[in-house]
Amino acid sequence: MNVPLFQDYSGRLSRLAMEECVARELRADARRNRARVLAVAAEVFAAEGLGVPIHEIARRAGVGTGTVSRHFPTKEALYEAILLERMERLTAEADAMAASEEPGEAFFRFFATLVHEGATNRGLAEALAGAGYDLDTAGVEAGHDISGRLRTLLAMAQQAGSVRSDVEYADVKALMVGCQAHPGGGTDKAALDRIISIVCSGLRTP
Amino acid sequence: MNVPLFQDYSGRLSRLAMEECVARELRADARRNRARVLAVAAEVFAAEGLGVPIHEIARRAGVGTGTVSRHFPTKEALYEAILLERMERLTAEADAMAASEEPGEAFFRFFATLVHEGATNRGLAEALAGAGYDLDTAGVEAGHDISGRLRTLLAMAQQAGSVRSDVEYADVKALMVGCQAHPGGGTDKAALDRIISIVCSGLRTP
DNA sequence: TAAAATCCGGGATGAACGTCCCGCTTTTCC
DNA sequence: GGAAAAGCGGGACGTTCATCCCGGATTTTA
Repeated sequence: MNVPLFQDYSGRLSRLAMEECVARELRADARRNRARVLAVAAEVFAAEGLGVPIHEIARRAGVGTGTVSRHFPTKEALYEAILLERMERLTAEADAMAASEEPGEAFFRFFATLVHEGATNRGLAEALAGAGYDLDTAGVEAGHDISGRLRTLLAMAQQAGSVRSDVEYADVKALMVGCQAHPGGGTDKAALDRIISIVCSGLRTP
Repeated sequence: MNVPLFQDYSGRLSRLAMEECVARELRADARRNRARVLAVAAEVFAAEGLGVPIHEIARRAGVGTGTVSRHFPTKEALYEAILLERMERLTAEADAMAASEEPGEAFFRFFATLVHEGATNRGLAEALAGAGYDLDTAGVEAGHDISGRLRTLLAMAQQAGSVRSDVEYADVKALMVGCQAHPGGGTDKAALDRIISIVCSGLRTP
């Protein structure tokens, strides 16, 4: 699993969901360790990207590498477990926006939310940008379909005439990655908002 | 590291330039091999990205790995040698555009050129995306300062009122990376042009 | 053409990681 | 309280690479 990080995603998340159910029956110390690993990994991946070795995560969590790989048989599985929680929150936000706002506004706001999310989370940005991980399939099985929400919001915004009708989902995704690639994205909020405004104004119907 | 030949550490590309000068005095077979490696590497990196192992490049070039690492002591050095040629061409194009077109048009055209370049060259796109290589410092010593040309064109376009005055160079670079990240960038030219038009319209003064 | 300079091939080396395994410890359950 | 079950630590192993090295081949030189 060295070079092609997160390449094959078919059916992975459903397995994860299964693992989540079984987690209830873990021994007390195991449950504690699992939670600690998850927390540390989320923090480390967000701050330093997916390149951080498992050994390092284990070290910072104060456990052995075996403990990590027992709970998460693969580095990929570990990151999926982290993403799952995050995606759940984001899809919920998308649904709230879709229900309560004008379609165009909902789309632009969700877009901005996703950009901010990735800009302050290096691991997520890498996952989204990476030639491996695919937002489009991840989380679908678990019911947290960010890609689907974004597609829906885009279609609604186009229907309402707020977004250029020739824009496609892939365009939006690429632009999202670009915004997240902004240097100092996590620290320079003004720059991030500026680039978002540039892109959104480009997406708007003239 | 091959110490005796590449001792000048004043800058990566000046070291390269030195190597280029010395290349004239190489033995005939060495010169031939060097050229073949360079050509194969350019092709392979463009098609498959920078992740391709040196061994693989040596194999496809029909030489041993030692031959590659003797001519290019580092993988980075190899890719710099490739970039150098490409950057030379791009800066020339930039200068031509700057001289013959209206500032706004020159900027947008050069931007589009860079995006197309990266979209059809996976290695270049990866390099630009910041996976270990920095457009902003690369080539400056050798006189092929793409970053500088882009900055200049941006400033001129803003001066002429064609581009939003609050846009910064970093924004442009990030947007460029995003456009290049478009799936099927190399194959779907229509999609590429569409995303470029979106971004450019966002950059334009309202 | 033969010695000398130069270069070649590709195996050796070493570092970085992900994953697996097993002897020992902690928890659980009766 | 004690035995069985579950989990732990961290070293071992297998891979993947970039880079180095050296015996031998090739080119240059005189």
